[in-house]
Amino acid sequence: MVESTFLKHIAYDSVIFGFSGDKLKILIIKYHNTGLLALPGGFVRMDENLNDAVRRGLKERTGLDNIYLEQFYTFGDVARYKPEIMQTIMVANNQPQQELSWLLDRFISVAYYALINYNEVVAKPDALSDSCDWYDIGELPKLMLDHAEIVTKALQTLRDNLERKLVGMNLLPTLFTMNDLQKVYEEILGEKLHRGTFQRKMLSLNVLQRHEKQFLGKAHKAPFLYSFDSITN
Amino acid sequence: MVESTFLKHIAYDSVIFGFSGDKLKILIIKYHNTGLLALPGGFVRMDENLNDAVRRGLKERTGLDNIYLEQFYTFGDVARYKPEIMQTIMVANNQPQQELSWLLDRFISVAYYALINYNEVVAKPDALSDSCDWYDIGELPKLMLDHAEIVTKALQTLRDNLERKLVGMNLLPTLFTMNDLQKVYEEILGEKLHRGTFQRKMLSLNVLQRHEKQFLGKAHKAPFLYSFDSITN
DNA sequence: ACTTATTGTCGCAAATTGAGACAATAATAA
DNA sequence: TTATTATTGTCTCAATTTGCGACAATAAGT
Repeated sequence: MVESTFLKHIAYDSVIFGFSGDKLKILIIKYHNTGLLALPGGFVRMDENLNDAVRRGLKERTGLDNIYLEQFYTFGDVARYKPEIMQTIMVANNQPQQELSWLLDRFISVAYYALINYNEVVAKPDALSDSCDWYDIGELPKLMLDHAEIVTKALQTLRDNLERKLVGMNLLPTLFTMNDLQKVYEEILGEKLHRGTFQRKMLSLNVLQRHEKQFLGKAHKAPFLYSFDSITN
Repeated sequence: MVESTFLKHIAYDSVIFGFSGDKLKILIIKYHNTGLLALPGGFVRMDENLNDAVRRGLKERTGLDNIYLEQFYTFGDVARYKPEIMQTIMVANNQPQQELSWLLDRFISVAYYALINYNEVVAKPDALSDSCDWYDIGELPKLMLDHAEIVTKALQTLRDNLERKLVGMNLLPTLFTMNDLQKVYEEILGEKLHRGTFQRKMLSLNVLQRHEKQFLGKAHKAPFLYSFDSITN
């Protein structure tokens, strides 16, 4: 039997959030010839930190290097163990099964969420999958295994951390308007916020740098642009 | 080679909080003949849910069944991998090494914290350790591996969750005074709170049931007793 | 009966939040 | 050139929450 270069029984899954067209989205991959949809994930090399493994995977999938990343839960139920699904994926990809039998074992998955600037990303599928696309958080297709549950918990954690960690701006480009920021908050919280109150609150935090107004091409007063000047994490 | 009944590479560690004598404490075990101090931990059986494995360990260590338990982080750095330490423990316990060689592999540890009622517990050491004792959170001895870091992160998470999850009462007996509760909050937050404000806040949450006063034997007005009537988790 | 320590609660000032209002202004239409 | 429109930045005022001291009530000790 060939020993794998990865830690047995341990995987990670990542919920990669982006924001575009006023909607919160996540990246979903589709495995070759199976129709199976899943969160981007991977395995940990024998000599690699867990967090580094996740960043490596993120880099491969998005091309980005310095991503806001947070570990939020480790899923370890026996019910996750569905070897026939892994079998299906391997067969559809003509993988040599005897060498990859460790993939059919039970796995525990450490789940992370990432916040990225949608515009900087061109999502790339991995070797086993033929697409890597954005889906609206409100219109997700049926996902493999317990991945729907993982997304729910990611969103829940993101919500809880929204004010506490000033996480919102990681979803926006360097320059953004107050209205852009408010829409991110509203999407994550799932509720409308009062404009005046929101602006006052954000400005009172002293983490926004105000820049000169930009020509916006809209028939109304042009908004200020802001950037975020604080520590990322 | 004998296959183990546990998942390779995966362990858990638990930070078990108790409250006594106005101090926040945690349980620490000591391995036979080595002087090594560590958090109570264990492994996950092949056919066992991760969470169940932790509850099983908690039951063995404290005798308690329905414990407030929360997973807070999974530690996966390569730097945790110190096989010589495991080797030391096994030698000191005369363990058959060839059968337990999987213990010398790299481990990723899922960390949990538990909140228990100190008075209900008589802590029991496990097979490899000869003591299981309470230590003040402020006066911890040197712990094995990265266990000090695990404790720090547990306390940090507990603090963050204190108001959000109404977690304080899990450290107290069924009946407690408002002052007892305040002292728990002060210990966890590490700061003094104003008595009137604290009382007003707690009462406004509508989760405390007020009971008849109890003879207290102190030379002053007797306080009410309260119990907590809400969902545990 | 008087003292002591602590309790339950109140009152008031300060701070924060919610919600509407209004002048300013960039583009467009007249 | 001038009016119109939509949206912005900011302000005000009321409602709510918080911080902090004060006061009467009271269980035990003197």
